[in-house]
Amino acid sequence: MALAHAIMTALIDDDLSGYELAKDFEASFGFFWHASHQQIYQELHKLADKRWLNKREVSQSGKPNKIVYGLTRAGRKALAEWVYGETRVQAAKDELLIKLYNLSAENAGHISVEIAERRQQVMRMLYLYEKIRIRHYAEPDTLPVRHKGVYLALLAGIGQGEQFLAWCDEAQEVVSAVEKTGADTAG
Amino acid sequence: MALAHAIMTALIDDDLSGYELAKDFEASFGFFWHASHQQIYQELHKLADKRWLNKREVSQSGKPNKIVYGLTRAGRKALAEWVYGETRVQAAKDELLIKLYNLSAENAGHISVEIAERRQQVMRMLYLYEKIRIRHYAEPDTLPVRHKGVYLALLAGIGQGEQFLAWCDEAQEVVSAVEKTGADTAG
DNA sequence: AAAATCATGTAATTTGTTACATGATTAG
DNA sequence: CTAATCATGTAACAAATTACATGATTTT
Repeated sequence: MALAHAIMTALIDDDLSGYELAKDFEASFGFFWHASHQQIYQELHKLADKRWLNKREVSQSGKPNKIVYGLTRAGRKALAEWVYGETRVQAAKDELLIKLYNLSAENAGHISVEIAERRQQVMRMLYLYEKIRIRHYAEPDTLPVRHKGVYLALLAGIGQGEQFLAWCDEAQEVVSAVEKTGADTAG
Repeated sequence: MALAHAIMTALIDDDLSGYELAKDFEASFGFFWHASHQQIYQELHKLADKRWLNKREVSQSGKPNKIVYGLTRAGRKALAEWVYGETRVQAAKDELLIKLYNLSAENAGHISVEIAERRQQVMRMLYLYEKIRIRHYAEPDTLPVRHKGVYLALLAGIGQGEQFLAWCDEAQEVVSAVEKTGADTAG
């Protein structure tokens, strides 16, 4: 998909190295996009070839040098135009839900554990997002226009996460019940 | 990812052709998995080679023959074991949220239209899921074990959809406000 | 007459993942 | 001394998308 544009978007406010981008990606759009560092490095090369990004090497003390990328004017223009093009959505692929389709008295215990694990993962993510929200978006009305958009994306992540937690609780009840009755009937 | 296991899961209760599978996929796990017909046909060939699926040709009147696939005993066993393996999640990739990161007074009008379109898409999906829920899952307590799992997956889809609608309304308010003030300030 | 639905496929290309590679520094 | 973090990359492979191909039937 449009990894190129996701990368450029991450570079609107700050110039970043590939390594920094790879981490930022997880932290800031992790819940609706993921990209590995290998992918990011390759995309950065392509974008630099296209002159949508420029690069400069930055020496650091006690750390290896890094190559920092920034948007060029052409890059900003391309990004601004991209907003008007068609929007693609790739649905998440979640094996846990496929597993639920295979629920049985035998595997209910295992599935219950998996739901609990996922609940925790989502809790950790929510905790982070809430911290960001409180620190940077306490007064959304006063934000500059672009940051209002970022704020809305954050709200989408928080809403999704909270909804998922509620679902986990409901699922856990049903699966636990199966687990218990299964212990009686199964062998 | 585990498209193979998603396909096998879709074949637990009914034997289906590639064409039917491609449609069922969208209808039943559409919100957490997508696969094109090309992908499905190729995967079906692989699964038949592995002897996890068997195939038989079915003649139809007034329609081309179809090749119907069913789970073999080996296939069912492989699927049952797969449940205990590690679970992968691939986060959704949503360009609309990337676009929101690029919100400006200029593009607010366009983004508002896109949010409205998406809201409608989700509404249509929810309408379908609610219909399925009422028809087949009115009394979840009385369902056979496996169907309780399917029901939970359905609830996940409905919950996610409803949360998304609420988000759309909030987003629409913010974006509309930007649009209006933008008309004043922009030239 | 055109478009949509039914039905299955191949080929080329793009994307994404896994494995491998290097090398310095810092924390436990 | 081991693991983790910082930093960037290549190569091989797997997965997914796009484009192309065929052909009958049904609906508009």
